[in-house]
Amino acid sequence: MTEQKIIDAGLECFAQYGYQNTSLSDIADKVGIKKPSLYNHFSSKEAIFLRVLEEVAQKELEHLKGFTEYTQDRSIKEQIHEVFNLYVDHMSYSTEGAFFKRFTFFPPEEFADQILQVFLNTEEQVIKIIGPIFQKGMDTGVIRPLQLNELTSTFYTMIDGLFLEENFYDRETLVERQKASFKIFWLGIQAASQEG
Amino acid sequence: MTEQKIIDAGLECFAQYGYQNTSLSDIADKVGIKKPSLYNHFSSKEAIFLRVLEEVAQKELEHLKGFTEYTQDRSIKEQIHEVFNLYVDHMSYSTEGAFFKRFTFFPPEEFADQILQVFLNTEEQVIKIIGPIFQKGMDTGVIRPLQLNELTSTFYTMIDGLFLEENFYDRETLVERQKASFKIFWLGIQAASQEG
DNA sequence: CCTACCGATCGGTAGG
DNA sequence: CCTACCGATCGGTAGG
Repeated sequence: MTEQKIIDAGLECFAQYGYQNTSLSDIADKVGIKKPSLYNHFSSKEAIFLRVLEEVAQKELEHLKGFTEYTQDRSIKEQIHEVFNLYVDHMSYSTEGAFFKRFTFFPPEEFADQILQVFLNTEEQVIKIIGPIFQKGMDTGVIRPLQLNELTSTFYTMIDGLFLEENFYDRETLVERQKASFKIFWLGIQAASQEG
Repeated sequence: MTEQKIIDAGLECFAQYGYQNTSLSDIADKVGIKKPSLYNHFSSKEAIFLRVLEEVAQKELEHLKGFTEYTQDRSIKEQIHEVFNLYVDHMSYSTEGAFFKRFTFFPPEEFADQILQVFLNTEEQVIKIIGPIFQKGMDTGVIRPLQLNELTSTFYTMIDGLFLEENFYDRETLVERQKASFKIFWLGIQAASQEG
């Protein structure tokens, strides 16, 4: 279906070039039609962008919900590490991640409200997944007593930092940084009695 | 001097709107001249951008060098905390920080090489400042034995994450996140014998 | 430093 | 879904 092709092409162009830097001709070329034909499916460039944003938001939430399946029957540390790695990898190496990164960090003014909402929904979803794991860790004495939002916000800040750095470093360096961050994060939150 | 006014106006516009989204008319308006008059001082839009980039890079390095003065005669933890706060605050609340953030994270293709170079120089400078402090911390047994680049890269990743998040949260929330990140970072790197 | 203007490209429309 | 075209805006130039 052409409409879906336009959304897919828009996602790739917007993720790679940004909003202003993507022309309707770019999208049309990728779909294999002429620019004016886009208007049979969408009323404006803004409308295309908003549909892409909508799809990305929905896909992200679904993708995140899938994380819970991976983290059964593992130690607290392994569960946290798994969510950490899954999320960083997804954000670093998928087109949706690139789109999400670009537009949550530098939203065009006219879409700022909708984009902020998507960001906050996503963070809420991540905290819904990771929060209970941290809480259980504290309850069982594996994690030192800290405020839950200290744990979740630091967790999130490290992820934000890592997928920013994806813009500069080669994959090997990134993997090293990812390992180092998680290592020090875990050393910081583990209960003193667990050291060894 | 008009040339300096153009550089200053360019800095503000590029930082706020990005490269493509800043027109030469925007810059000229801010300076108080007409667009063609810009060409008495610069040969192209690219030339203006590159001069702005050059200035920002130079200012950043000078600013970072000033950090060393703040960190005399303090404990290792206080020194690290001070550099952390100074750097995050500077990147979050200055125009140079906004410029630096935007263009190191999403460089226009035609400037990618120069921008990457500026980023790497800056990181090198930060590591030059913070590296010896970490090393001394390990040597004196205040910081647990870790690889130096594990310390510096995690330190840098947290800073990257925080000044990304500046785009979403109000100042109060940011200050809380900044505190939480440093707290857990320090817990992660301090020697076990220092716990209390 | 200005007015006047250029070719190119943009988002979008007319009309079929 | 196309060709042909619009008004606006862009970076940049001519000429004074």
